[in-house]
Amino acid sequence: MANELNPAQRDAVNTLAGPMLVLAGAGTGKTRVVTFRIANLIKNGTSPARILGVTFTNKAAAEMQQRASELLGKRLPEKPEISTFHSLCVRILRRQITRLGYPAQFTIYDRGDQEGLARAALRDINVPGAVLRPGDLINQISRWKTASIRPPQAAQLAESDKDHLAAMAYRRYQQALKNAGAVDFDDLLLCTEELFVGFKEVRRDEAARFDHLLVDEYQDTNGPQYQIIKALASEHRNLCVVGDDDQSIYGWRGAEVAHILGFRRDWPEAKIIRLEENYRSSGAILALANRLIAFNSHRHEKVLRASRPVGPEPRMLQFADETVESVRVVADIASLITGGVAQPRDIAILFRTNEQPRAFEMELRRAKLPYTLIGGMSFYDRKEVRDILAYLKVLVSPSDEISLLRIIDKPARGIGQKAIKLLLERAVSRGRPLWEVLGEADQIEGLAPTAVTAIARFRALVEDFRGRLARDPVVNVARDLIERTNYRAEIERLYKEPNDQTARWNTVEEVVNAIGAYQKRADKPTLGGFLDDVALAGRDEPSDKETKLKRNNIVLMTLHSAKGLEFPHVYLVGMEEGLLPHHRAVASAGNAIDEERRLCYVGVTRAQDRLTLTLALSRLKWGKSRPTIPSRFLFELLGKAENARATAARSAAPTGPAASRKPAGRRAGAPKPKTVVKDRSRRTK
DNA sequence: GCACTGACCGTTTTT
DNA sequence: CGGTCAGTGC
Repeated sequence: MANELNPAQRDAVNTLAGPMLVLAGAGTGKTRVVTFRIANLIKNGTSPARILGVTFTNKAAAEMQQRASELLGKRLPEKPEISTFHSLCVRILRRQITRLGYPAQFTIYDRGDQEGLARAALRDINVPGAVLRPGDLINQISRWKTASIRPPQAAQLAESDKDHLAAMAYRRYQQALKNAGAVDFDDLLLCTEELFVGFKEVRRDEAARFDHLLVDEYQDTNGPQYQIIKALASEHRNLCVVGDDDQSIYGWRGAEVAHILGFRRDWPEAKIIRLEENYRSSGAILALANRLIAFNSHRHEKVLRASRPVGPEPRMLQFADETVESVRVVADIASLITGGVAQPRDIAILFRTNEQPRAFEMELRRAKLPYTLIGGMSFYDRKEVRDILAYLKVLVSPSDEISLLRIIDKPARGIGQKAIKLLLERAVSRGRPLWEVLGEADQIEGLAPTAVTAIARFRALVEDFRGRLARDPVVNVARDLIERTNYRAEIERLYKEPNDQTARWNTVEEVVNAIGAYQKRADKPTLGGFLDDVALAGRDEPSDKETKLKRNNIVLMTLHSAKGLEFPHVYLVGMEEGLLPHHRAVASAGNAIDEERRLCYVGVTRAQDRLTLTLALSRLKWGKSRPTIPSRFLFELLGKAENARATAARSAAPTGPAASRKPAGRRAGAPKPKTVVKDRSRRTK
């Protein structure tokens, strides 16, 4: 990237007051603008503590924080507050949530915890024929919450039986959350919005803490986030939002492109600055990207200009099936690396769905190439980690019923299913928290004396360790707790393989290490603080966050995770109808395809030097091989709208006999682009 | 309390 | 095909 700021960038950096929208296309130096602007504000006399920067991911926040302090040197006594929406909201809620009837010590429930709640909420109301699965319910509730909809309104809006059922379950789910003194991820935002709406003084106080608000990736704001931004900035009006409507890919999570498209309506005096000079990609890649995104109709018109020379022609490769696809892509990568053209870290394989990387992982392992798979099963999704965290959560908050149920008989301690059932029945019938019912175990009819003692012992254990929290460092408490519960024996009992055992136990130690690291870095470490960090950290590994980024590995990730990153060599794989665009988007009405197109655009614009798009002519699904249809986006990238439309028409009726009978890749009327290289290997059955 | 078995079912993306 | 879950038999 050029050393100097270009005129548009300079304008954005130097406009210090009032609302401003920076429309920053892909690769136009957006992060640079934001950090230079923060530095400039401070140089011009704004106290760092009066600046709030908001991002969507922890990674973006960390990067912004680091770049800003590099610019300013290390001499600042204070830092600007740069955090994700969710951590910002946690901080506000810790101060204010008691007004909404939650304890200040509320727990944050993640997806796994939500499953338990959803299951309970659906118990006895799920009628056969209108089945709602826990996962569906969680998604539906999330959709409601990201649109600021609470149960009463959800019930009003419901049209189908399924919606009514979901609305009813939503009410129960929310009640259970409140009883447990917990909030889920969407509540973090929605409760903050509700506080701002319901309590003027809260809004005033929180807004008064800052004079400048900067928001990154504004195109991805959902309803509550949008309201929170407005609430925080309406007084000082020093709001700088940065984003690119062409990269809005979180519609399914409630993000509204309308927010960025209508910025002028909300802030009439807003200054709008366009960054259109792309420093990242070669001209050839950019030409493809510009052609593709032009197929979307509702957007801020802008055309990226390449500041780099044209570069190698992007390739489109088709292969017989997904195995050949992975073999060939990996072979290509191997030749890049052995040829000294690229290092592993210069290369990314991008895909639409999480089932796709499997084949590539296998090939990369076979080729002995180092790789990192981003996403997938997170460290914090592992069973042992969830167990340990559940113990810690119960220490902090005994009302956390989901965690309590998770650990009450783990490791086995003589409290069986029958005992749990009786306890739960009493809790429900008397409307009392489960934890308190544990203290009345001796009064429960039908409960075996052995179970009564076991429950008493379990209760004493938790009480004992909760007491220790006040006296001892968090990490010591955790370590002793793991020892006292004999969790290691549980692992050895559960897993027979010595390798398994060590791996699992290492994971447990990793949790303890994470607590240790937290204790070192936090000013005033508490167990609750650690649990907040964990909940907000999302999918990051705890200890080796740094090393992971520095590791010289090929990166595999979804298109969604790839936003904001760049690589010299990008392989965008699985360019097929049904995958990209995903069949769910094809089937749904409205503008779902536009979002898929933006997703493709994000993928293409990650590439700096060389872009390779691949597809498989047949793909294994549920053990059966099925022919595929090339993605319409391949044609659009080349500016062949006619063929794109033909493809779209075909894939709109993919179940039709004509569509499934035709062998893929040989159809008349869909001439192959020049760049397509045919794969010569035989199709496997 | 636990290991094993067979039926079922199906997949977007994630802070 | 592979993961999950309820049911069965020790």
